[in-house]
Amino acid sequence: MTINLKQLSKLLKLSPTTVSRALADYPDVSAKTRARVKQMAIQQGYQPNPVARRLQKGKTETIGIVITPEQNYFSDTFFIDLLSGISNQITRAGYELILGVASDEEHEMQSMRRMVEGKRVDGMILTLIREQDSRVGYLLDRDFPFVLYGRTRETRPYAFVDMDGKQAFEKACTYLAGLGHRRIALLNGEPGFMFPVGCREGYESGLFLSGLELDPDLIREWKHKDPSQSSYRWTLELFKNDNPPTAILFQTEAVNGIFKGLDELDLQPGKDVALIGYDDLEIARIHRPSLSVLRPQAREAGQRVVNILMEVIKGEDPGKFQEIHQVEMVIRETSLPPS
Amino acid sequence: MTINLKQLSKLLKLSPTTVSRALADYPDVSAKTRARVKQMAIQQGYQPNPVARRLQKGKTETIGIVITPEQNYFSDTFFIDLLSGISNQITRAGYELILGVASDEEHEMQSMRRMVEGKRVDGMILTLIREQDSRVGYLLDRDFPFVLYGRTRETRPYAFVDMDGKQAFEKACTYLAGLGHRRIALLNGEPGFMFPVGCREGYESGLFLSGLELDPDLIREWKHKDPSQSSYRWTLELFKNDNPPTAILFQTEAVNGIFKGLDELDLQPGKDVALIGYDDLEIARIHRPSLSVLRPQAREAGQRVVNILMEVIKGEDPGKFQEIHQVEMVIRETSLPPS
DNA sequence: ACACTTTTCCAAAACGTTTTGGAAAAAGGA
DNA sequence: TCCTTTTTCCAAAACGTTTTGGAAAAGTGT
Repeated sequence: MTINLKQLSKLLKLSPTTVSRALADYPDVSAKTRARVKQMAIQQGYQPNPVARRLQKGKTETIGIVITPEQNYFSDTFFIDLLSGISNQITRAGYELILGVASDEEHEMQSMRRMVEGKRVDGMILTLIREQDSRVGYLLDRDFPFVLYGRTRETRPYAFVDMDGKQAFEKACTYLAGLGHRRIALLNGEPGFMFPVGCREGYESGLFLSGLELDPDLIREWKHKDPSQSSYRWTLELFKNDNPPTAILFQTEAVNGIFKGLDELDLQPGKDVALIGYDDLEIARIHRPSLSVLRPQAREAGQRVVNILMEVIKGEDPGKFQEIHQVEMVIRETSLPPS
Repeated sequence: MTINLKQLSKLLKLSPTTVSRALADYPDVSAKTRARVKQMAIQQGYQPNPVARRLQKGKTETIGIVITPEQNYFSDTFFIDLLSGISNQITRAGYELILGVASDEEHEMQSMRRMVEGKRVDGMILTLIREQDSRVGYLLDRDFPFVLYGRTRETRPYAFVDMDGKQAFEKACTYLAGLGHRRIALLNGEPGFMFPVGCREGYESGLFLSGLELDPDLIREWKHKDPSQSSYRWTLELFKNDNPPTAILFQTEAVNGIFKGLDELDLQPGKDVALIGYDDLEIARIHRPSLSVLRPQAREAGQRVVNILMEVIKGEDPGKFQEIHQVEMVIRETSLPPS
C-alpha cells in the first residue's frame, strides 16, 4: 500500500531513474517499458511521496491563505464559493491549500509571515483587502508570488482578480433611477477596506449619469464586526430624514439590519422602499419579497486567482494579470418603481 | 534571507550536525556553543526547511480537513469558531492544516483519499458526521490516525470530541416544562446525520422527566441544503395542529424560517411561542427579542480535537480519547412562561 | 602519569524523489 | 561489415534536514 520508488523499480527489474521517467512520460523510455511501469504502478498502488518530490524540486507545491473570522467572513456564502473555486483549482494542479485562521490584522500578518519566511508555501492568496494593506507591501518587498482577490492602493504592479463593483453599482443605480427613483441611498461597507470604494464610485457615477444630485445624508457605512446591528441603526437614521430615500443600495451581508429597521418603521421592503443588494446570499432568495441582487461569480473568480498565481510562481510578470470581472444583476421582487 | 543549515554551519565553523543539535537543545552540545549557534541563527534569519525535515522525519507535519459548503457549513459562526480553534492549535504544534472543499459526499471521500493515500497528511479531522459514515470505516480499515468532531455508529473504538446535545436538549426541555410549557415542539436537523440523534434523545428524555407525553406531530426535521426554507414550511404546518405548541426547540441555523413562519401566523417569538436554539449565532444576539440559546464551546472543542489527534498520531490508543463536552444554556428573552 | 568517565563534537547515512551526464544497445546507412 | 546515429537505460548526485555511531578532547580520581 505504501510502496516506494525503489521497491517498485526492484519489482520491475529497472532502475529508479527509468521508473521515475516512465511515469513522468519522458521520451527516453520505450513505449513498451513505459506501459509496463505504469501498469505495475497502478497494480501496486504506487504514489510518489510528495514530500520527497518537493524537496528535490525545491517547491512546496503549496498555496497559503489566511482568513479572519471576526470580520464576518463566513456568514457570507460568497466567500465559501470563492474558497471552493480556489480549492478545486489548486487540487487540480496537484498543489495543496494551507489555511490560517487569524483573529485580527496582527495575527493575520503573523500567520502569513510564518508561511512565507518558514518556506511553507510557494505563493499566497489575499482576500478582504484594505486600502492600505501592509501584506501587499510585505510580499512585494521580498518578491514573493501572490495574487489579490480585490485591489489596493499600491503603485508597484501586482496581480489581482477583482469584481467590478463600480460598474455593478452604477448599473443598479441607473436601473433604479430609470424606474423613477430620485432619492437613492447607499449603505456601504466599512471604510478602510477597498471594496466599498468601487461601490461608492459606481453609486456616484450612476447618480451622475441619471442626472441626480448626490446627497451625503443618504450615504452610510456598516461595520464588519456586526453588519446587522450597524445597518439597523443606519436604516432608522436614514428615514429620520425630511426627504427620505425611496431606494437603498447595499451589500447583502447587511440586509438583516435593513429589514429589521424597515419593519420597525412599518415600511415594506420592495413596496415602500426598493432594495438591491450586492451578493446573492441565501437570504436574498428565500426572503419574501425576494431580494434583487448584484451577483458576482465567486467560484469562477477563485479559479482565476489560482491559475494566475500558478503563472506568477512560474516567473511570469504579475503586472500582466489584472482582471476585473463583470457582475450580473438579478432583478427579483424588491426593485419596483417608487409608489 | 534563505540561508540553509550547511551555510550556517560553515559560518560558525561547526558541523551541520552540531548546529542542528544545538538548535534542537540536545544535551550533547555545550552551553557556550549552543548560545553561539542560536544567536547566529537568529541573526541570519535561519529557518530550517520544513520539507527537508519532513522527509527525514518521515512525517508530513500536516493535518487534513474536508468541508462541504453545500451543507450550509459556513453560515454557521459555530463552524468557523471550531475551525479557528483547530487552526490555532495546529499552528502551535508546528503543523499545517490543509483544506479540501468538496461539493458532495462523493467528492468529500475523494478529497480525503487523496490526502491519505497520497501521503499528504499525518492525520484527519472529520466533521458533520453521518450515522453511517463511510469515512470512518475507511480510516479505521487502514489504521490511519483521525479524530471526529461528533460521533457515529461504529463498534470499533475511535477518538472523538462531541458536544453533549442530549444533555443540552434535556436541560432546555425541562427548563421550558418548568416554566409551565406543556406542548414543546422539536425542529431537528436532517436525518442521516448524527447530531440530531442526541438532540432528539435529550428532548425525549426531557419530556419524560417532566412527565409530558411525546407527540410525534410536534417533531419535524429541516434540510441541510436550505434550513430556512424547510423550517419555514414546518413552522406553518406545526401550527395547523389543533393543539399547537407553546415552545419550540431547534438548531439556531434554522431560525430564520421559524421567525418568518411565526411572523406570517402573527405569533410573536418569545411572547406567544417560547424559543430556544442550539448554537449562539449572531442572529440570536441581535434579534429583538434576543434568542435564548444552548451554547457549545466550539473553539475549545477544536483545540481538544487537535491535541487528541496529536496523541493518536504518536501511537496512543484512539479508544482512550472520547470526550463529551457540556453545553451551556443562555437564557435571553425568548424563554418566558406560556401566556 | 595513568586509566576511566564524561563532555563535546562530527562524518556518514538516511529519508524518497528528480535530474544530470553518460554508457550500452539497437538501428540505420554505406 | 563497420561506422554513425538514435534509442533506451542507468549510476550518481542533489535537494536540506535529522539520526546514528563513534572519536577526540576534557575532566576525574588515584
